[in-house]
Amino acid sequence: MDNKTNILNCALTLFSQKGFEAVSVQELVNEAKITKPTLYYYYKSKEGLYNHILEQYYTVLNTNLDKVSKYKPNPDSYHEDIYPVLDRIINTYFSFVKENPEFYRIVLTNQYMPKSSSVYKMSERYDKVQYQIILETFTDMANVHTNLKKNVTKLTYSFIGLINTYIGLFLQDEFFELSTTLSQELVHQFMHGIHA
Amino acid sequence: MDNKTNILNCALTLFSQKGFEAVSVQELVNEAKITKPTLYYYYKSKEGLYNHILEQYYTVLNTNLDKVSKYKPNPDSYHEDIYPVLDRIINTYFSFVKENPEFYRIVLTNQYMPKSSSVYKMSERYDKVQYQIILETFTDMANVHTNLKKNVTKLTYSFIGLINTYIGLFLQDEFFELSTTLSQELVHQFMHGIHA
DNA sequence: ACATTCATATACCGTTCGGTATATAGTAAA
DNA sequence: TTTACTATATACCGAACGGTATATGAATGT
Repeated sequence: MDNKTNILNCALTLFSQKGFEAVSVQELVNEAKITKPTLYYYYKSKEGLYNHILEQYYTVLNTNLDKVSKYKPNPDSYHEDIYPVLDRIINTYFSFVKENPEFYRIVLTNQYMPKSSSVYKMSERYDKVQYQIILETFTDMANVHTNLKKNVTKLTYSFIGLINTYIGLFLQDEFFELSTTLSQELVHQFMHGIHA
Repeated sequence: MDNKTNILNCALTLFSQKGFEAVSVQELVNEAKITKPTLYYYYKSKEGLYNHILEQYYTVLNTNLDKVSKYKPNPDSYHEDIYPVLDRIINTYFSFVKENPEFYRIVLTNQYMPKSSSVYKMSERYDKVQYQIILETFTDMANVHTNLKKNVTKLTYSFIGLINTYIGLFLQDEFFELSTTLSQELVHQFMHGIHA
């Protein structure tokens, strides 16, 4: 593996384990077994390196989400049109997290970071894209299922919040699994509450 | 206001706005208009100061939660026994957050910080207390409403996750309100899903 | 064979970090 | 009036910070 990729992988692990501020450039280059000028040869700064990681992984996730989030109306039944798209969205998150757990820990960490922090600002635009994608799904659904119409914003946040809650559990607890069964349970819980 | 309190208040604001690592002791003492030795006279270290903040605010929140989370069975109706306790819990969080928004931003920030980070470790024990309090509520409920019995753990995480999702919205968006109406909506959503 | 470019290292920059040794001014008890 | 304690400031510590000027060996094109 070339040094450029090697640096990126080491950085992903370190940033995920300790957070942006807590990782020093020195620590990073020690871990990657290179020297500082090599890092600065490939990336213009510590922040530039971080941005590069965000760009690379968020692009994959958001592209996948965009693909699976198209709602196809079938007004006769909730089961036949709302269920599948929500389930696909959840599974897209779950698959991505299972493949890139270190990156998604960064996502969750940044989400609640202070708005003024550099990491929040760097993540913000990608998160907004995600929000827009899912908001559009709910908006389209609400045009058919008009009882949803009054609060698509809240639905969007609730849905993303529910997903992230369980992803958070997965990332903290090695025995917790992000299965397709769980995905179905979550859709069901989201639509019908805890009387499952 | 004496210097000891003054330092604590300045620290709360700064840590909330920028995060523990990003706040330097120098910045802190400038803001509080004191000198470094004065800070170290009252608090043994930067971390000690941070711990002091956590201790002070978490104690209030957790005490309040403990008070309102006792479940009184009334097996005839969900509405008459599950609703009120969940509503009280949500309102306890909401009231606390409205009074101490800066502190709760710290709580949310730390929640997804890497497990190895010092701030995560400092918050962890208080969060566990909260989890236990609410887990006990759901466990007691499940003894009456046996259909909940299989997954009280998940219910607890879902419920806390739902609450934190909306608190997060409130903290990021000045126009979003944590009203008693919202609290009722959330209980309803939690119990019956999005077909409200 | 020579010039150029790429990829890397040594050694160092000024600044800031968290933290402290020590002095001093104010206060209150003996 | 001396003693002792509390609360504060000046001045400083070694270490680490993010970042770079510069040199050099390896590869590449001519």
